[in-house]
Amino acid sequence: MTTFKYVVCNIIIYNICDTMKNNYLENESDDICEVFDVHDDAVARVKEQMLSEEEYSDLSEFFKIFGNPTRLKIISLLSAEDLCVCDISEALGLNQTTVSNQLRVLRANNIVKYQKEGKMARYSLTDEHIEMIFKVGLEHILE
Amino acid sequence: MTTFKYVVCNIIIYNICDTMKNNYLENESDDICEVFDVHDDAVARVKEQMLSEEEYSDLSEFFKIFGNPTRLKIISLLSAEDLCVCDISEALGLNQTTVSNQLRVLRANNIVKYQKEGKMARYSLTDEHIEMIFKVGLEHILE
DNA sequence: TTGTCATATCATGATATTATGATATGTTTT
DNA sequence: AAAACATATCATAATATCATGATATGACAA
Repeated sequence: MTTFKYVVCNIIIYNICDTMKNNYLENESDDICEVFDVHDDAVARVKEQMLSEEEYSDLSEFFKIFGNPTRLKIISLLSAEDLCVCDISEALGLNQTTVSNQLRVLRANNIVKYQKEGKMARYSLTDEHIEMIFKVGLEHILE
Repeated sequence: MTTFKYVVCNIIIYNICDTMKNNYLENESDDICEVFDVHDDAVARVKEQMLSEEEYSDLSEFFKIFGNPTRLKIISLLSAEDLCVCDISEALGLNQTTVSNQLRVLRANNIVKYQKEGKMARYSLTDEHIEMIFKVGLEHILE
């Protein structure tokens, strides 16, 4: 299982590094912005590689989820092990409604999944991207 | 330069994979939540590896930045090449105030840095974490 | 030193998000 | 079927965020 995680992680990384490599453009333009004459070449180049409006919107919706301490706590709990709603409320000292609502948000954004086991719901993270983003963010703020 | 990016990227990855490996805990508990008797063992285990309140708060502030399409667009432009404020407004079709305000937010959160060149300000991303998080998020939503 | 330009800051109304109380749903136990 | 329990949904008041107009700052050119 640990090995599996490793492999998945490395596949993701490979893709990222590759994209980073391909995207790298050497460029130096020294002209100055003027009212009807911005750095046209740079602007054109840079616009070309932009995503669609919808992709930016989806992506921001996705990241918005990480922008709340409660959800981040839930994510970090679930990165250690799968838990049910009442365990999460207990661990965080938050009432069940709050946790359940945030889990709904996390579910709607494909960040956690759950498995019903009788009256219980066992929640877990959907994939490695989630833990990954969490860790990279943590590395950044700890610098 | 490309090689440098590759190396930095791989160092980051190594750390992440390592943490992921160490954090992985094999655990199966099949008891059921009851009013005064949650999965105490799981709750205890999971609480132990939590971050501090401040870390969650900082981390969520950091991620909040990615949760807005305009800022995401700016980040994606700057991941291609360094740009000045007016180029960014031009490329995004947004007024200068909006871009400048968002750049202030990005600066305050250590996501972009800038270099004054006369009356111009040339903005760039602070480090590889930023591009990395962007890419992993994109991979996730494109799945 | 006056004008122009690039950028920054401030204030604000519109909109979105938060945690939570009240309540509903659905499952197990008796 | 009634009670107990785990979870989900709804409504809401408090708070935060967004884009932008108005305005300030600071650099360069005439």
